Amino acid sequence: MAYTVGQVAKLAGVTIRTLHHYDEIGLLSPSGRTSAGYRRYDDADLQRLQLVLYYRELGFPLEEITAIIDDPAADPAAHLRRQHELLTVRMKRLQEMVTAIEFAMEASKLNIQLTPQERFEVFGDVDPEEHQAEAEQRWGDTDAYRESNRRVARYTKDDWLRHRAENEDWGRRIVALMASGAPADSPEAMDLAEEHRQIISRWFYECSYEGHTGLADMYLADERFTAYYENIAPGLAAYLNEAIHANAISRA
Amino acid sequence: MAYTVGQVAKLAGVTIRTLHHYDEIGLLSPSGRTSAGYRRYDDADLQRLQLVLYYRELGFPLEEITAIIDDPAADPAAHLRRQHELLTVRMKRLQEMVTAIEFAMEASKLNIQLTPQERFEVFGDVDPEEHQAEAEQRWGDTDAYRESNRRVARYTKDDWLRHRAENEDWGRRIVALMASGAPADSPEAMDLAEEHRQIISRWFYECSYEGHTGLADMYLADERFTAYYENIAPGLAAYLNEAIHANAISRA
DNA sequence: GCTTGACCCTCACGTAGCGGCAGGCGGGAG
DNA sequence: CTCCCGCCTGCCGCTACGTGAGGGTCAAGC
Repeated sequence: MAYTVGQVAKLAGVTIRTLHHYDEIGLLSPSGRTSAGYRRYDDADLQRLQLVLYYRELGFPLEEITAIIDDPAADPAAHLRRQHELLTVRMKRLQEMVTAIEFAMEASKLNIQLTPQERFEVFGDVDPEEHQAEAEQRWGDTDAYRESNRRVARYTKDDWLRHRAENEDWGRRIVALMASGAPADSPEAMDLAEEHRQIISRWFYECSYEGHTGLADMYLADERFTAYYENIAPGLAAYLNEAIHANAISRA
Repeated sequence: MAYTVGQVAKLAGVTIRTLHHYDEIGLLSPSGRTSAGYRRYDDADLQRLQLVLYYRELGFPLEEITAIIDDPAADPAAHLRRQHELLTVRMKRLQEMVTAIEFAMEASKLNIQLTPQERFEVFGDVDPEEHQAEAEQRWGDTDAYRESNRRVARYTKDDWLRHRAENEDWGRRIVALMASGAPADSPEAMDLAEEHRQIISRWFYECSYEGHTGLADMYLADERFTAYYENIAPGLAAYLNEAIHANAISRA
């Protein structure tokens, strides 16, 4: 079977210009031409094109692809292994970036302003292993995440204002309670912890008691979130953490 | 504090040329110049640079970064969501390619020749959901995979020849047994299934009984592997599948 | 046989995000 | 005063094509 450029382009999902380019640089020259100078591609050309596109998708520069394909002594298994490694590295990098973005999104819900430094830390010397563990511990429940993002995407400015008002009201009440000297495991504190859980459930994602305690622990473990609550009132981060745990235990 | 281009370049880990370029396109112009025309960057410039690099790392084109940073009304959350989606898509794509490569690696162990079509299928209209489920069912045990790859990477040509000889010997014996009319759940068939499991364990990765039955099912479910065994002897794929299951049950 | 429209050809310049030079000035140390 | 390092402004080069311009070709319909 013989194909014209246009046919090949459609088959392979590339533009004609791309095929011209590959011909120009000698990466993929059609096996023949018609008398009028039209390019004619045969099945072998198609196979080669598929290989080319495969390597291209893996991020190889075209020149290198030429070398790989044209080298008859090349070990295909070695290429596969190499590709696999490359992909793994890229996946890891992407995963880190996704984590960074999710962190930024979560932080923005609490109106925490990330400093450029913080935004930037994903590029720093952060140990990927540690980062991974941290991420899993923090946003392990990806379903909740997606759910949250779905909801948030539909919020209007008004919704945000109402959420903020609600949040601030809750904040004033828990600060007052803490100031009154009521212990963190008092019924009143637990009620406010429960309210906190329901605010999250209503606005972001279905928050279980277990997930709630995980969140509470993060408020203490991560200084950014600690700072957020400590900024409202000193001692609030620990107070809230304890109240959430007490609430989770008593309702379980 | 004021910094020269060179200092900023070292601090931020970019080249001087990059800073010149950002100045040229108006993405990041230093807040001042010395009388001699030297660029002078201050702390605010550094902050802006970090933001720029952050968005750049996330894959935004420079022009868009300019718009994002310079537009005070822009919704950063919307950008984050968008970028999160983009990254997710890219991750999915990479994951599919990893799966395809792992498939190719597994196939090459059995000396199955993949056609370019098959190599190419990752670009096709394969339903990602289905693909994902298939991949999980197939190579769920990633540890086994890594282990296998580690070992295989050290094999010499001699190792491969010995493995092949061993494999072919086993093949001849199971074909003979099947031809003799012995049922697939006979002790002899189960012994050969067990031997099959041990060959895998010895050469590739620690193969549990459970993993072995999973593999056996794949031999029937995936036509490429089915074809491999059917090519040795008609009916062998089903016969081996049954023998492996019988063996797993009896040894459990 | 002729037109029409879809297809093909070859230049050839434009794009992003810089890399890397040339040719020339500035600035602090010895 | 010299030396060398750092800075400056062009400006051309690179990859992997996109996007025309200007013109030939092919199959179908009239």
